[in-house]
Amino acid sequence: MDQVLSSVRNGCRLLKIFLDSPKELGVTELSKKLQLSKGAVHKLLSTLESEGFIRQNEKTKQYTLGYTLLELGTKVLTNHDIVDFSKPFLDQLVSRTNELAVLCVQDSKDAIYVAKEDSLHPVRFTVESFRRFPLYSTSAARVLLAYQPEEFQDEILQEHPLKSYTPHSYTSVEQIKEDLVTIRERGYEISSNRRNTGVTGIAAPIFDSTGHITASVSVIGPSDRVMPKKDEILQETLATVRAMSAQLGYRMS
Amino acid sequence: MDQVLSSVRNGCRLLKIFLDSPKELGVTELSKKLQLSKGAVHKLLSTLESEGFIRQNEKTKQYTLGYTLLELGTKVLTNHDIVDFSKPFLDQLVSRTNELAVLCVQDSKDAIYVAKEDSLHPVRFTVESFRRFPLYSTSAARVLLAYQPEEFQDEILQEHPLKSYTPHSYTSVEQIKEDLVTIRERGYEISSNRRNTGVTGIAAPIFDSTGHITASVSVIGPSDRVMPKKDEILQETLATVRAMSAQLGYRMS
DNA sequence: AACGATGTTCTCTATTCGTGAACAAAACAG
DNA sequence: CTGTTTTGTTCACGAATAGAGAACATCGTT
Repeated sequence: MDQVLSSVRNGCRLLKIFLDSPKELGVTELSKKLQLSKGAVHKLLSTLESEGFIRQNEKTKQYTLGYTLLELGTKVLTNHDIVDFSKPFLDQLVSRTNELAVLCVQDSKDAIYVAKEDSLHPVRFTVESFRRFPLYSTSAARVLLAYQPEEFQDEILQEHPLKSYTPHSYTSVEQIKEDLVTIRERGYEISSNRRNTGVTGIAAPIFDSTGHITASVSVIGPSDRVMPKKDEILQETLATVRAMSAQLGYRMS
Repeated sequence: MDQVLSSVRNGCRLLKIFLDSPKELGVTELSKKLQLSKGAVHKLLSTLESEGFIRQNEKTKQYTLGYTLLELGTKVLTNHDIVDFSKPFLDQLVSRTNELAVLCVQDSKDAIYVAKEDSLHPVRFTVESFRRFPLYSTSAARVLLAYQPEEFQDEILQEHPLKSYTPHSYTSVEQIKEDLVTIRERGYEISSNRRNTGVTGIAAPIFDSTGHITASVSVIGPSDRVMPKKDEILQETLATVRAMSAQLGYRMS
């Protein structure tokens, strides 16, 4: 694909470097990570700064992400109606299960939690919203992947060299693919210790009026609290996604 | 200033157009607003899309802001320690005044509310966080402006053709400049109906160890509730900013 | 005071950005 | 259903500039 504006791409990548870095970065450091000359990086930074996407610390001379990104980020949320739509459902799910409930959507080749409702438990598991993670790593994400065409599933599973998070993470592509089949058959996913040790997730899909999957809902909590109540939580989760799907116009066949 | 990468600037401006537009926009519309050819806009969009900054609705073919902006936006917040720092202070202020409390910072030539704590009142005034507004428009913003060099104040007040929000908004530059002097003399601002009719704000500055202003705190609410208690609220606000400044190492002279 | 690191500026050419027009593909109207 | 309009997409080319690389400036450190 040569239909790409190289400097714009560089600007985007520069910004994304900050996602996995300390809050401030210098020109030299950025030029190494981007493999660009210091001069080029400096021009990028001043352009981005003049538009409010980057800020320079006057004392340290180092650079940080600017407030315009905060404006744009909140706009993404307000644009995304499913977030508002899901709020009352997640609330209810939390009040009935006493565990964290999240809404997970797919964005190109990643999964993201776009809404969450924390449990009121003093000891509670929390997730990081709005950060991408692989479509095979959590139960909510795997539900999304399960309802995608097989070619896409293979593309995802081949691409990454399967990140391993815990001793119980997946080790083979075949293992995941079997699980994806199971998810479609049962209509839900329940799994422990894949992404975080001692944590169990129960997830199910939401469909729209065209029958396509739009998001997934997951209840997540410490395994020793969730496992004893797993049937009850599963029923609540399934009831929730059915209600949500119905409201989106989905008719069960 | 010709030290600017034009395509990067165009990309940034394209993204910002979405801030004041419906959630989806088409190529033609964007090309008009940017005054660029359709082809150029299309290249911009595909580049931004490949980096996750833009998403295309497959049905309508129109474009929206992408999730990467959400990631970056939340990163801005976690980077910004003053937001976390201010949380307990705002909480306390709300519990004592029963009105909305906000933290306001300056970003280049604008003001932004970067943290807020809603009042528990059933009828409550709310503000939009993370959106820019002029440094002369709200009490919290004017406090920030009041402690800036006079040249900068003039620059700000000359630049805009003073936006008018309510019948009681400022109409002349002189009027604002007088108010800025008063703010410095008194160390706080209290004003009604400038930005929103029937709303009163009480704001005061936070200083760091070098004596520079870093942010301002404001209590905002319906005038008929705030005005009768204004002395009490003012004292609470002043106590809060003094405590915050002290913790940042500021020593009162 | 000399050094080493940083951020910043400069010059120049290969690169590419943006234009404008042609194309495809929908949405719409008659 | 068919012609028409409007949309998004592709293309070729010349003018504009992005990026390299070195020199410069400005720190903090030794």
